[in-house]
Amino acid sequence: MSNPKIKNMEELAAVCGISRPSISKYFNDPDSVRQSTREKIEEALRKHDYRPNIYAINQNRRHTKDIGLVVPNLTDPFFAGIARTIEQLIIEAGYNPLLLSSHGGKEHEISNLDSLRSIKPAGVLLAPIGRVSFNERIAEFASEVPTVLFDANLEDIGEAFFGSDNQQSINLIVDYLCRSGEPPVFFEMKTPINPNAYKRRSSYIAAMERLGHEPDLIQVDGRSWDFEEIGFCEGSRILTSHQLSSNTILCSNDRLAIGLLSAAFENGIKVGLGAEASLRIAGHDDHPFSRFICPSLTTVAQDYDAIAENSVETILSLISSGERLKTRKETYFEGSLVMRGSA
Amino acid sequence: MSNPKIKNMEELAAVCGISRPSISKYFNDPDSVRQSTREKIEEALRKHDYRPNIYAINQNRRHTKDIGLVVPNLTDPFFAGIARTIEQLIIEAGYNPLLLSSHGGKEHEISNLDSLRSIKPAGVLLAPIGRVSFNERIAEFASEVPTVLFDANLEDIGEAFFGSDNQQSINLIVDYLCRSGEPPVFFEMKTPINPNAYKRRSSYIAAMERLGHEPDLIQVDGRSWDFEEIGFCEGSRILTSHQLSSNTILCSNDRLAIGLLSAAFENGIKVGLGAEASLRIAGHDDHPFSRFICPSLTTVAQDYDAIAENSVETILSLISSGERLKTRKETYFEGSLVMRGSA
DNA sequence: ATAAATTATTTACCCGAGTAAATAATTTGA
DNA sequence: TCAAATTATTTACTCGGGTAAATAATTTAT
Repeated sequence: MSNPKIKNMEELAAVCGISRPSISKYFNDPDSVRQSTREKIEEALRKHDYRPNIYAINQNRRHTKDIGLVVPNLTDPFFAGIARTIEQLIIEAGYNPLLLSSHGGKEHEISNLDSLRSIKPAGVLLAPIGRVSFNERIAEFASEVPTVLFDANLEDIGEAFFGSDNQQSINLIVDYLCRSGEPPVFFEMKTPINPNAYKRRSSYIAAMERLGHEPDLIQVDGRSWDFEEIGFCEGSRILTSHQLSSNTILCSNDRLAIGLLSAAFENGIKVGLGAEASLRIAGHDDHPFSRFICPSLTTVAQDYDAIAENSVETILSLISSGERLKTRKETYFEGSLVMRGSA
Repeated sequence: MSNPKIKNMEELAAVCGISRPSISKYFNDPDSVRQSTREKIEEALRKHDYRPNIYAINQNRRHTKDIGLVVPNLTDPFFAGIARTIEQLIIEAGYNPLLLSSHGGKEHEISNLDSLRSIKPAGVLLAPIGRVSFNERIAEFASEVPTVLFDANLEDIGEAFFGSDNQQSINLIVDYLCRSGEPPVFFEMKTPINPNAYKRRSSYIAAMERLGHEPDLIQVDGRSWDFEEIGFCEGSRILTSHQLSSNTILCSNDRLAIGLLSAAFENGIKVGLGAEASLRIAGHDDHPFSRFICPSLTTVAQDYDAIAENSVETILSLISSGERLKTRKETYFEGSLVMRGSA
């Protein structure tokens, strides 16, 4: 296809017999040139295989066609899944997603934003690590680049936030657990990384009190992102200590629940609904693997299609309008109960 | 920190009282300028918060400081994990990783390479999707950009390949299963996406024959990347059909095994080693979640630290030498047996 | 202390595009 | 059909840097 190699617009223009700026226009919008010149260009393109130099293109643009997508941890299938959905939506909209994982570290999150800043993205979708983030620096970034937060909210940062209504979802599962058996104790980390965890904790307490039960928090140590590991180790400890005030455990998230289920199995404790089972375990999130755990995990699903779609929609409209929102928009989507075998 | 905003090297040079090219040199290597000028620059930098424009920087470079990292599917925790390790190594080497997932699609893989090409990366680490890839186009890419393959090999493409020795690892687990109980049947997909799966199949057959047993392949349909789902659905079918020739099943990969374990559980079939168990299930890969499945999955671990380290080392040396390897290097790392509860 | 060798800085030119203003071509209206 | 209005193309300049060659400053050797 490419006889003499063409390396820039100048040369392509020479081949076509038209001027370079016309070629430039063509690449920015093929419909903006006359049909006849368009044909000349496409003819030349067919036999010469040339593509514009991205760096030269972006050098002078105020911002590029790139949209940054920053997630706390790609190793977590939940974020891998939502990132994938969002990437797809961004591509469909004609933009180029740049996926960055903060690997669970706040410094990494900041350095991701730094890299993004120098890339001059049209906008950024950010799922912040949470409480330990350097909020001032994130706010600074968001004031320079149109930014939409999702999953975890940071007060007053970014143009909008889309996430789950933890209060509603925790209510849902606490209600279910209470009416189908003993009221649950709450299994969580003492100092969680994610702000959603704090909302879930307080929602659990409120829900229990509303139903006239005594809340019971089981708070375990651990500050890493290895939730299954933490759930397993700490779960083993509490399951063998025989001090549980209930036969039902609600976990702050599915990954902890997966670890806990594993611990129960190892310790010969039968989990589930039936008469032969002595323990019920429920989670939160509907993690991609929850359905394949044994027994399959009863949990509450986050509406992460809605979160993805709305986040992308919002950043796209911010980009195309070129304006910022007058008032910050916070949207919390409802979760839905997923009843399976474990509770 | 930044009184009058500085927007380019020209202005920074003016502030420092030195010429622009010296600043340019400084940014490419702070040690390449005299200590005194370095101090002037850093002093100015301290109060002016300027960073060079990436696009202008890269416009003229033959290649950038970016290293592309293309994996088949980030939703698979195995690839998410190895990607994370590789990213870290790339950063430590002073390069910038660009993570791209092919989302399981060959077209996407090609379009990822196309984007990468226009970014002029210093090199690329590619875990190809496998058999259905458009090999000619990948070969073309690899002839333009230094490329190292990992995980899945494509004949004669790229400068080097690092992956697992499927024959050794399958031998290992078949040996173990045979000497600790009945010889295994092999559970796999009829037309796998990944070339490793084909090697595992033939290695299984060879291993069984070597030990004097009749190989038995259970090949199920399914062409998606939802291996757990496939393992579960098809597993349910074969488990309830009561036509298994052995009480031991070796799965082509852990994700299938996870689905299969789930199917066994749902059907009330007890899996494990003990006398009360009627089925043994083993996998391959040592997937991050395998240890938390119930029962925990006996499997063979890929040495993916070695794969990651060697891949990165090789691409870095290719980059710094500026040369290509005279002979393509293929390295297969040995797997190690991970004995857990399921077999 | 001075010339030679070395190292650092500057001058001058280049890269591959975007874009405003000027010009040319086409279409529209009477 | 011809001038006016509209649309497309070209001219000319910009952007923010890299880099080779020329020059200047240091260091080293005598």
